[in-house]
Amino acid sequence: MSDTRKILVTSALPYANGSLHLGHVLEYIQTDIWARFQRTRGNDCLYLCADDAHGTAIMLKAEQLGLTPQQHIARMQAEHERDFADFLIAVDNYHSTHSEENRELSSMIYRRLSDNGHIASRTITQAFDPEKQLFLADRYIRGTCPHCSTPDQYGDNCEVCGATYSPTELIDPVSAISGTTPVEKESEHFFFTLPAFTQFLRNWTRSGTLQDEVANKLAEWLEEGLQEWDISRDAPYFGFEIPDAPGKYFYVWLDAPIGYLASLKNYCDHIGRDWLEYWRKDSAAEVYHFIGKDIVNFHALFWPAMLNSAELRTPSKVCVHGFLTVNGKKMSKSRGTFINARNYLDHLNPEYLRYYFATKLTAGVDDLDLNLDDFIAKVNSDLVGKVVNIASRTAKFVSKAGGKLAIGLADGKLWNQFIEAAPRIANYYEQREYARAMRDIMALADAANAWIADKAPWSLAKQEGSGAEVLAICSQGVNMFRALITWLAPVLPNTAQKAAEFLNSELDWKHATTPLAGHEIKKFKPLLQRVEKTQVDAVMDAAKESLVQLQAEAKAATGPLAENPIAEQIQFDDFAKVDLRIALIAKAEYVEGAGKLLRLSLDLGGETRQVFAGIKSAYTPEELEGKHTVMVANLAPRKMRFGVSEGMVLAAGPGGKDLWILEPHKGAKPGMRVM
RNA sequence: GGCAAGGUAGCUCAGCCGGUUAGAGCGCAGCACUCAUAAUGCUGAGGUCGGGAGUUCAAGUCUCCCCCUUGCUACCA
Repeated sequence: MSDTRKILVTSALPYANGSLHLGHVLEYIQTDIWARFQRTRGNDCLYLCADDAHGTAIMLKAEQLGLTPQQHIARMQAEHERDFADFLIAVDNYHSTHSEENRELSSMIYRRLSDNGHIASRTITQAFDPEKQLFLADRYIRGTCPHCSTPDQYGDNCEVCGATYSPTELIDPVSAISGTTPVEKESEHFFFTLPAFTQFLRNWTRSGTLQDEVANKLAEWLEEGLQEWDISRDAPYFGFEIPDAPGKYFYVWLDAPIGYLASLKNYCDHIGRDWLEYWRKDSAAEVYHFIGKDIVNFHALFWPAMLNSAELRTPSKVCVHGFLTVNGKKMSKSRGTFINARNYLDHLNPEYLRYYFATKLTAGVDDLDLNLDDFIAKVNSDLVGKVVNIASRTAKFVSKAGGKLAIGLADGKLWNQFIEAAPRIANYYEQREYARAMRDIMALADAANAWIADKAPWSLAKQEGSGAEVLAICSQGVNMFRALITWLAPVLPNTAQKAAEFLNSELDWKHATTPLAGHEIKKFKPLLQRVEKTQVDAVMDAAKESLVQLQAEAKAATGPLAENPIAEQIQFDDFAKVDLRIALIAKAEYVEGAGKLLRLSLDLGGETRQVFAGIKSAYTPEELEGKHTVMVANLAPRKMRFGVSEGMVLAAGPGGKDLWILEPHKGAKPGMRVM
């Protein structure tokens, strides 16, 4: 075997603003399988992650929850770490970008960029929320699309017509945070001079560090010409203040990838190693980032350029995966297919999902679909019906024969298939072609089951003097199971552990195809249960419930109910005292001298009332005349400056232009009582 | 809009540089078996390979056009 490789792998840092969902989990499972594979091969493989804890969104979310950002991110990190552990993601360290190590490293790297002349500064104009005293990212500005006039679109592009524009082009822009109209304001920003690295990146992206399709994608950017990257944000911002620049903070995406180093440093400090072993320019260690295709630009342009400028090594590979869809559709909260990590864990064994993802993961960037019927079928038939079944159907005969495996093989030809498969499967894992590895393993499981059926040890067992043959067949059955479960161990760590106990032997790749001979095994106990449809249904129900909860929270946080809570409960009698009637607006007119009032003549079908209504800001008299509405008919008359008001009309809304009077459905006649 | 990836049996997917009757697993139907967590084995029915045009002796595989899905589009994290 070759020398032990020294490997560092990372998954993208989850944002500390929300719970993990199965899309996150896909990436961690992909990374974890790879890391575990490397370890079972005897390589020195570190797997690190951390929470990405900075940015405006976190600041706002904490405020909304009534917490400090520090409290908020601490909670999220605890939750994320629990999810990692429960999905059997074996990270060696889980840290945070809001850490001393990261502050130190971010400053260090920034100073190097600056010293090397790769930081520029200039003044830019940006939208500013005068109420919150906050510069607004495009995302936090909403308004009407200047192209297709669709209301309520983001500041950078329209979801309906797809047009892109700058927030200043929006019609009636408002701050999504406070609802006020943003103003433009100047501010000095720092930029990383990315164009200086164009040639470096052209080479780097084509040097085998990226999948071809990813490199193609990046070539577009390189063709169009790189732009300087804005890496500073103004206070208030939750992050690290830039050295020697009071009130200026590192943009979260600057210190996020440095979080990989921070997590490593934190780990190395604890075990007395030097993190630079991995990251100095001439390091012999291998570094792999596993990321989703949405953040390729940060990891394959900005990050290597930064590292290059900071005189650190660049990653060996950036491994990009596609997105997770559920039942063929993008995960969606409104469709109820947005499954949180915890929704799943509450009802299902994490190994099921690990296996399912493994059967579909390739080295490509294609999206991966979680089809729930397929999920149940695959887990039950492949894992329980095929692999575990091999042990389950043969172990009993071994136990009956004394519990010791035979010496020698019953069928060397079949065993050779296993021996030949081992390096192929290893190579598939190494190349992140897990789907191929799983197919190979399952084909061998099929071959094993067919062979056992052909040998029919249960029939043989009924014949006198066939004990040795039965034992030989079933011993090979157990050994085939051992090989298969060893190869599946990176995917199914718990089941592999249980299998090792049953086999009374540690599993390791090197010895997987050396049969255990004359070796005592334990009594077989079921290793893995079948998935029930009801469990999957429970997960989907939970996904829908959390959706409803989420909507309720969102509404409660900002909607009319929050501003104006429902009044104290009343009895029917109390309500009955209010006599509401349908009224025809016979006449509507401006009142001279009145700023807000309109004078309405309301026809109640036999009786006419004069009512002054404060709706001038929202309606013209012409809009109202001839329409029906609802009025309080038994309200005590009130003398006003312009006359007596004999009741009131019903309207909703905060006031000003936003005021809407009630109108009954067609058919209601003046004078009818409203109950 | 631009760009990228994808569209192959009911479902999920393989099909390398173009080459005989297009494959697997699951599901379905039938048979067998009863050692096994109703597991397993054998047999079979399912596809005009998104649509159209072209190149070629030969196209799922190459070229062009169109349709559909998903993703990205730098001061979104």
